[in-house]
Amino acid sequence: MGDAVDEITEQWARVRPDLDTTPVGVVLRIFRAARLLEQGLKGYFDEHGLETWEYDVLSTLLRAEGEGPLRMGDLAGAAMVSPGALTNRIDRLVAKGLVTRATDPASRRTVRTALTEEGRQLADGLIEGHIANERDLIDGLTPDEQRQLAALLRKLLRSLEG
Amino acid sequence: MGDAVDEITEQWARVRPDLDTTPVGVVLRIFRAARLLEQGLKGYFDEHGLETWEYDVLSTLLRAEGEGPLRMGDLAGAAMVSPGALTNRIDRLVAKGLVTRATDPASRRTVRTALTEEGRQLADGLIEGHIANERDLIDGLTPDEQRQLAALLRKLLRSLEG
DNA sequence: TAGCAACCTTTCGACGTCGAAGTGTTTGAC
DNA sequence: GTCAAACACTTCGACGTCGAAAGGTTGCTA
Repeated sequence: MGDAVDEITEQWARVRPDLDTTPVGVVLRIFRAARLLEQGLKGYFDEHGLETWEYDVLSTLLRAEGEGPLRMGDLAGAAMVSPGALTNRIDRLVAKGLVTRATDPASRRTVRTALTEEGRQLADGLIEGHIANERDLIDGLTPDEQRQLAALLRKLLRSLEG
Repeated sequence: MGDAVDEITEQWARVRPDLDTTPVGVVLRIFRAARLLEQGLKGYFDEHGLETWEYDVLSTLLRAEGEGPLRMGDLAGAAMVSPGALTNRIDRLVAKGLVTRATDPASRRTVRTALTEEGRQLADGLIEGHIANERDLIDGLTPDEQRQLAALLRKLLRSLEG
């Protein structure tokens, strides 16, 4: 049957039956899914006394361990926040002893952030639970449907990113 | 080919090849799509001197015209913001002359908000352009793919909402 | 080699949101 | 009929973000 977005498009159909609300149905669902998933992720991190953005930064660094410490700008881009916001976030992770901040000797205008051993272990220890949580959140879809959804979103993203 | 999320999952595959990152691929794509679409919507409203949230409130009221003025709580729920935030938003729309605020005579603890004639015309005049903009944003997918995407997200939402 | 533009990060003020407390209203129990 | 609890909204302080400006660094150009 229907979801909350169906109710909205049905309302439109009554008030403005001339409109083709197909795009609304897609866009609104992406927004709502993002919101609900965000809350679902928060649930897991709450249990471990971490903010979602903290795990975000730590896992970005962990993922890029092969390439060494990342620049502030890269981290800001990955988190999709402003540079100023990222300075603030790294400040706090440094205060917590989870990351280090050091100006790059090869180019003193860039600052590189790396995981401390504590930060690395924390992030590494949370990955599996985090992914398991995500798996639970989307298990209303069959594995095959999950693949289809990912494929459609990949195509959409490629056109939006371009 | 790949999108930005493929790069992330490939990075994970190198660092932690034991992980099954299928859920990550779905969830991250929804987040990124939401962000990019949000920016895309903003583009249209910027051209018309409106904030996205302003159009959100106005169109929610327009959509519900049949049912009459809405309560603050309903509007807060529709916008997925706190009651306090909504009070602030309605304050500003009232100041702009786009909506009215009136305590419900049938129950003086509830407040009902309705469109002014100016607000109604503004919202009504923007709908078609807004939907056309959404259509452009997602036209990287064929109409059939758009339907598939909506159907998969509907199913996902029903399980997340439940 | 000086000057300048581009670059990267941090700082700063303005702003909007959240969560909690406060105000006023209604409902239901006794 | 009174009182307490639930309810709907507003107010308030704390907080994090954004955008712009500033500070400092590098590389290019002449």
